[in-house]
Amino acid sequence: MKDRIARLILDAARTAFDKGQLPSATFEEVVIETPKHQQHGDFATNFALVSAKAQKMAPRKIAEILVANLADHDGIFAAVEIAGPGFINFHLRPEAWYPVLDEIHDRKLEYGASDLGQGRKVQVEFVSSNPTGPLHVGHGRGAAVGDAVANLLAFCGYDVQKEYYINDSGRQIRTLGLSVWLRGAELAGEQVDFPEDCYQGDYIRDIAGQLRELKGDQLFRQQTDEAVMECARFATDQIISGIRNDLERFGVVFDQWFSEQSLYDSGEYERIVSQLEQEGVIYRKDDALWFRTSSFGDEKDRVVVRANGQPTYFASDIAYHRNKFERGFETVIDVWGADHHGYIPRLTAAVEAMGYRREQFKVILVQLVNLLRGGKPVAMSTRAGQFVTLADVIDEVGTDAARFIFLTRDTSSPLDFDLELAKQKSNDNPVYYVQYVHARICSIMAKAAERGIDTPRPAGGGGLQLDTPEEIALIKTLARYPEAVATAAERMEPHRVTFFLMDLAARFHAYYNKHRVLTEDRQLTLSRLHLVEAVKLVIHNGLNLLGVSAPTKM
RNA sequence: GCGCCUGUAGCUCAGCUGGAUAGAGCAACGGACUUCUAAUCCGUAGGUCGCAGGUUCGAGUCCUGCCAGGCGUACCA
Repeated sequence: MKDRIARLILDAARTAFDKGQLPSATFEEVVIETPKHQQHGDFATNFALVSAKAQKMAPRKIAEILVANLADHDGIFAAVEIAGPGFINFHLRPEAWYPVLDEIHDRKLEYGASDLGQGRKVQVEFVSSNPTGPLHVGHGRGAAVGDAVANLLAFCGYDVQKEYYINDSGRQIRTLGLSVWLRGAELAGEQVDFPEDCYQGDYIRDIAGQLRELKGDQLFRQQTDEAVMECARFATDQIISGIRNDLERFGVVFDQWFSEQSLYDSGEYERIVSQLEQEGVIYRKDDALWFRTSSFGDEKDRVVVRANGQPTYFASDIAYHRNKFERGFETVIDVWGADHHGYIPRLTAAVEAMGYRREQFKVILVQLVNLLRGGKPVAMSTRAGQFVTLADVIDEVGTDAARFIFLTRDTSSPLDFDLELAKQKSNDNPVYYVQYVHARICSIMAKAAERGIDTPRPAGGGGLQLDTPEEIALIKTLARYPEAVATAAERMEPHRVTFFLMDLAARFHAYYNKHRVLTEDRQLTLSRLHLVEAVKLVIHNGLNLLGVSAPTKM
């Protein structure tokens, strides 16, 4: 609709120029916006204002000329008026909106999908929690955000891959192995001194128990490197499968699980480091290997391989990101916890040093989650092994509520997650508010079917009787959906979809309370069913993108 | 010290990359269920958009400085 109006304005400008009413033929881009206030019409443009300079004419005067030359052949405008300093406001006739409903019925759950990405390959890597313990609430937010962003991009025509990076190498894995071994030895009756820097959680003991059942006490008699590494491998596998299971329950399925260790095993890591060393991007100093990140915008150079020969995390991240680009992804998106933000300049520098554009690497920073119960903070300490896991949250409040709440805020602001509130099936809980719309409409449909009202599509726009303010407001909201989705995808801000859905839900509930869908008037009833079915489709559509279900009953 | 994020109604937050009179929800107060699901709706009240400058026709939005909170600033992960 915006494009259509923009074209009309541009045509009017050209006509005016041909007639000699406007002095310049170079026109600014026509931007059509939806005003905040209903009195300012359905659409408005500041075109006259921005053209004032080029046309050397007062904005209002330009606006008058444009309006006089406007050729509204289809009669979509009820009124066009000039307001304020030179805004042109467009009021549409109700019927002008009807085609939106047809489009929704045609495309169903594809309404709003677009070709914005033109099939470009994009990878979204998220969660990627270390396989040293179960996922907690914070990971849940990252999972919800990453998954929704990936869904949005796919919906907008990108070729998207979801990936989980497993940090199955390095010291924390050894520590994990040691922790399990010690607990195993304990279970085997040995006296052990469990160090503080080992993993404290109960799950370590469980894993040790399982391993002991499999292998017997033999493994825990002597603390050899081999025994510890066996424990590490077993524990990693156990934990990863637990994580995978939690994520599946949370509705997140990855296309690929990528092992850090594989970068070393395949020799890929070696290859890249030596190549970068040849290029002079990596150099040796004080027995360590350094990356010249400061030449690419980082505040100082960073260590890649420590003096003791151990590679840092940064080392494998360099190799990993190179690997991503070599797999053909045009854009690589990482979802990180906000506490890692200091890492961005470093990795961006590395990406650029390897010959890619910095815009090809994007990081979504997700702020922390404060877990509350009834308004009071829930104590969480990873050190002491006491934390509320994602699995606990799913058990207590369910996947739908958790995912939706995680997406009710911009990722850059911290989120209070109140377990009590999340469980509440009330006003305070926006998930149910939105889902309720879907359930209500399903109920109307069922009732309609019961009364033998088949729901054939009312013929064309002509037959529709939708003219109450609530109905028009609903259709206008539905019309905004494609733009909301596109903006959410472009800016990687899934919360826009959430807010859109809450807005649409509010308008539906208002409508529902004021008007009956099933009436004595057959034509009116069919029209309203047509509208309400479209609302149902868009709610379902949006919830799909967020990874939240659309229940038919509540 | 430096860097990133945040600061909007009593509380929790939106604000569509600069538009017109700043919006929701909760909490408060007053109303609406013999009707298609009240997990809903309608109404009232609530604001120096942290503070001070600047940019321009126009700033919650952009630039600078300051204040407050969070996070980070390793040859940790």
